[in-house]
Amino acid sequence: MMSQPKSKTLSDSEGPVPKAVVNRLSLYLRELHRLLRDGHQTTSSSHLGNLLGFTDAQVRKDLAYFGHFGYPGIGYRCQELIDAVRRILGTDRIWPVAMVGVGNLGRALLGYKGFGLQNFRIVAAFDVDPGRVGESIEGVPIYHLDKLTEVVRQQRIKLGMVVVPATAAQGVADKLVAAGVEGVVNFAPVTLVLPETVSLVGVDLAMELEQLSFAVVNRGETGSADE
Amino acid sequence: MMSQPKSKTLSDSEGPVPKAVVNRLSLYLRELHRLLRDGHQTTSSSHLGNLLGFTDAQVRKDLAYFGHFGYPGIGYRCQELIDAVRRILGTDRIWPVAMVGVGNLGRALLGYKGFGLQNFRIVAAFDVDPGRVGESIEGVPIYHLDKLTEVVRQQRIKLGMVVVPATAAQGVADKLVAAGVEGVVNFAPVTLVLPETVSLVGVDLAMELEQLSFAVVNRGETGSADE
DNA sequence: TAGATTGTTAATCGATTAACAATC
DNA sequence: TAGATTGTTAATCGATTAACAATC
Repeated sequence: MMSQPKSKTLSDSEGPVPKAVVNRLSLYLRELHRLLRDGHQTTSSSHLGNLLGFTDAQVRKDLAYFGHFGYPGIGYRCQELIDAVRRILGTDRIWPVAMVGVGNLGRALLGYKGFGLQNFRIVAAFDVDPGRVGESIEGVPIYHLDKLTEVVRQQRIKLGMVVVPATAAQGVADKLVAAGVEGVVNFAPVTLVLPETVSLVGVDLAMELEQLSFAVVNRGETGSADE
Repeated sequence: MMSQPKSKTLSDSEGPVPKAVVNRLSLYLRELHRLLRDGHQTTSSSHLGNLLGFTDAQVRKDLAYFGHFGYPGIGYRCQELIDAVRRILGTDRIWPVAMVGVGNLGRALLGYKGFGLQNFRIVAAFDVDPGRVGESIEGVPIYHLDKLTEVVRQQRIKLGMVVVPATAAQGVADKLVAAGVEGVVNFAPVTLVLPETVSLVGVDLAMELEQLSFAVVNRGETGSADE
């Protein structure tokens, strides 16, 4: 049997993990999946770094926050590192997710297969439009917003996606939090204010394009707006 | 007539603008629009900072990269600063955008009103599905992928959105770049490799959820995954 | 004038990188 | 063994914050 790499619990460690590190962890995971699919059994910090435009030192340092996953002289075993990173990110188990707002974008997200691959399952959607409530899209039942608290509580849903118009977003987020949600992805182009016990990620599609128009107009005068 | 604030061209200035600064610029702009809508004529660095969770010093420093937009003792005039930031970001003019891939997500993005508000116009969409080509969604004509080079060249499109499956994304991005596109938003969950003269922003929906699951699992041990 | 707030410099903080002993 | 590569420490780099003279 093969010796397992050591991991440390985060609480052992020295201060909080920078957000940028966790972000790169997701990128490593994505790249590792691809490597494995392409037939690589192992990789190295410099290999992984080259693929993503990072230094080898950064890759090693990032991973070292969480344990000793590599083998000196060898590198990292892809499958093993995938398992480790998934455990770190918490995606080694299934996360039920609530989505609020079943407009254009909401419906598209309900059909997005990428969530499932990382163990996220949208199990309930909410809207106020009577024409939508009661329906089921992609197998996901659509409830009236009034049922949010009940459904989220009952299913112990910890993650929510806010896909409503900007004016409704804060109210919806408050409802999610009150019902027990601890992490929110906000697709509405507004700044949400939530208790600091709740994690918040904002995706503003127009903002992404703004970053590009800036870079195009100021071509050369800025560091590349890499992924 | 009111005296106009001074702006400097970026080329004057001292080294490249950090990507994080440009990102915050978009957030300032969003907040300024809201303030103006709420009837505020002026604001201040500490006001703006409080709304977004930044220090006043950071707000002033960010803006100072680009010019002198404030008035000592007064603050910033909202409308004036909005105009300035839009000029800096390049969104004071209209940007035609090409979208490739008209699946679930692509169609939703075609209907998203937020782009138009920031002067982005999706003027052409592309797909390989004969069932979709020729159709028009939200007033946007859908061409066959084979027409991409021609249409992008002819309309001098500089920005593109890649909304195809992961396996097709690199090829599509290459085509966009070959046709003259200088900025790409990639919605496919893969790392794209493009010439460094091209700006690239990646939006990976599953990755956003991963950041949240990490934060929830490690509650307390990480800086909050703020917007 | 007193109070408010800017733009900017210097100090602090944190994150990235280089270097290297330890390991396979 | 020689070659490769890790994990970690120290050095470097860059970004954030504090402080304050200048301005309205």
